[in-house]
Amino acid sequence: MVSIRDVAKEAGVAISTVSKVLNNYPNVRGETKERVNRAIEQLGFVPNSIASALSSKRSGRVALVLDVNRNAQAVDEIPMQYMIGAINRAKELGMDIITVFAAMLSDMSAEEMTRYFQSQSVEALIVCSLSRTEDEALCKMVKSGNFKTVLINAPGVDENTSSIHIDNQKAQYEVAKTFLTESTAFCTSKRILYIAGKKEGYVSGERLKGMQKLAQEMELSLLVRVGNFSELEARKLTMQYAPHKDAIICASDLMAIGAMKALIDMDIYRPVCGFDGTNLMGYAGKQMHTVGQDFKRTAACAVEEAGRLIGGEAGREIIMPHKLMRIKYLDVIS
Amino acid sequence: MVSIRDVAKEAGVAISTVSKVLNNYPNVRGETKERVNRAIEQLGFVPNSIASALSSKRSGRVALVLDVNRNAQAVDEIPMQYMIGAINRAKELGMDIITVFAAMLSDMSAEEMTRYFQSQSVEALIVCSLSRTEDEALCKMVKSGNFKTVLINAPGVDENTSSIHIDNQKAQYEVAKTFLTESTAFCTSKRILYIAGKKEGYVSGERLKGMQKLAQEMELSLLVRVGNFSELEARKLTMQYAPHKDAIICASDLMAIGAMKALIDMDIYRPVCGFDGTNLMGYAGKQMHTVGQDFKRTAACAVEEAGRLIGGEAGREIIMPHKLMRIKYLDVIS
DNA sequence: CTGTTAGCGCGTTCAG
DNA sequence: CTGAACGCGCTAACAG
Repeated sequence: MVSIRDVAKEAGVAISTVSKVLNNYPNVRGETKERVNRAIEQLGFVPNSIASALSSKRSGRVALVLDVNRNAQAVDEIPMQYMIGAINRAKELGMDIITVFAAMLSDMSAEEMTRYFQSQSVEALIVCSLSRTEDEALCKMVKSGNFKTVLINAPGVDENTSSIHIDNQKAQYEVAKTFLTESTAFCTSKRILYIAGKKEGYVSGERLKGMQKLAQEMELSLLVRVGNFSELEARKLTMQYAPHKDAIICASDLMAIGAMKALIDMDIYRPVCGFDGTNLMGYAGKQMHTVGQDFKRTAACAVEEAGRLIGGEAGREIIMPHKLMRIKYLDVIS
Repeated sequence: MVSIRDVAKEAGVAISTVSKVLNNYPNVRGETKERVNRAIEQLGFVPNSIASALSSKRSGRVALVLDVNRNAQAVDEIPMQYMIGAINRAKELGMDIITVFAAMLSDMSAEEMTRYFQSQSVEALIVCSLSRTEDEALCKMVKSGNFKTVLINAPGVDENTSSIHIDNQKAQYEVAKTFLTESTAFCTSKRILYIAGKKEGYVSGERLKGMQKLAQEMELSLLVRVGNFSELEARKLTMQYAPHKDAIICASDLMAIGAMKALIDMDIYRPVCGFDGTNLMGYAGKQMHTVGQDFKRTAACAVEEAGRLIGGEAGREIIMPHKLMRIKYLDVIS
């Protein structure tokens, strides 16, 4: 293994000089830098990230905390998108990502988690869809401020915590409005079944607000039920209520699929509206409206933001864009 | 941050003694060990894995190389399962996993990859579905023996390379046989469309062999076409050939879904058989036969195997079990 | 602008 | 069975 020492010898300079070149320090003469870089090139030297981390006490390591398979019986498309987006961006930025599943953390106290992440030299966390009620310990650890944190789809900005999400309220409002306007069923009446996410979730609450706002504006008769982002629960709720409703609007694609399945089973037709824009929607078999989110891009932003926080900047809120979509089979129509 | 030094002081012993306790060395008196462990407990000490890796030159770090979104338009369920299985097992074993997407490696030469992994202190690789033709550089690096490697779904055992897979030939043979026997269509005739995976893939080849063996035994008329594990290609092939066939057998679930979609579009019925046992099959809308694989377990085994290789043992071949399934909607029937 | 000197936190000798 | 001493590859003061 070729080390910084070899490079120094090859270039005929001191080790520290090489280090400076490596880390883009200002005080190195152009010619010397040239020489060092040539040596690096020739020897094919790549700095050992572990040694670098140990010495500088900056590992550039962030833990991506994902919630897999808790709410979704089906497919973990969204976590996968987050991962891809985060890992790719991290590589570009020379950062290091470790993936952690929330399930592995669920039996730890806040202190144990802290120690675990410290032992892994983690400097920042990216937490996807933190639930205030379900992940108490994790929540507590984030609040403790021991780690810089980027929350995806959860609120809570402070000095070392940023929050990234779309404008859920607006998105739900817009997609439902477009959906209802374009759905022929709307001509006849206005009885809507809204299948919300979780009872006390932040995202769920925002989406519900958007829906309620629209209901008021359009004078809809709105029945709200909680589906816990579960396909199965949405299916049951649809079975129970859909026959007396004109349209079904769900707070997630997965629930929309559940609703659609129920309708097919009952052999009745009602337009269905989802939320997320997952590929899975292409498998529902009918056209559906939904909100498109770019999860990869969100995760990439989260990584950048983690870097910013590690760099000492203060937490902030970042709103990602969303778009309205109509999906049928595997094809995105708009 | 509480370090090994603090523990030593607290326990009133030397640092090296604590280290020995930590690493389960033999030569420590029981009572001393007790005392050290108590101190560790009290201080909530967790060893710094980075420092440990740097010093011992054993990072216990393995890179999980996944192929995402290359063959699948749809959903990356299988890579996700691999990840979950690998990460969970790695945590249990105190190993460290970094996830790498093959796409990020595709523009590197074998030497660049080697240096990249070395810079990350990676000791072993777990490569999922390596393709001899598509990943030349990766393939070369594996053969170079610079890293211990576990190949999932690819052949190539040697001193520092193990291979893990199911018996693809047998599995394809069995599932097709059961499928044909149970499908009513079989009563009338024997014209089969087999949509294979890749033209030169190891796994694809094995499955094809299984199918051909069965075709001979059952005197089937077998038309083989290559679908490249693509839903879309399978859809097109089905459109083209299915009208004159009695049943369709695919080398993957995703292709089976594509086939099923085509049949629905054409409004004709033909029984379809898949391979993999993904949850996505539950969204196909019809009952299908398939081969069930436990991807999580496979990945967990791969991690253990990587540990074994790092420990200096020789590479070997591991055959994982498979099972035959019938899937309908979200429910596994058998 | 460059070289020298300490460590980072731990594992590994090897003499006690 | 113990503990001092050394080094992993690199960064970070400080001298020069």
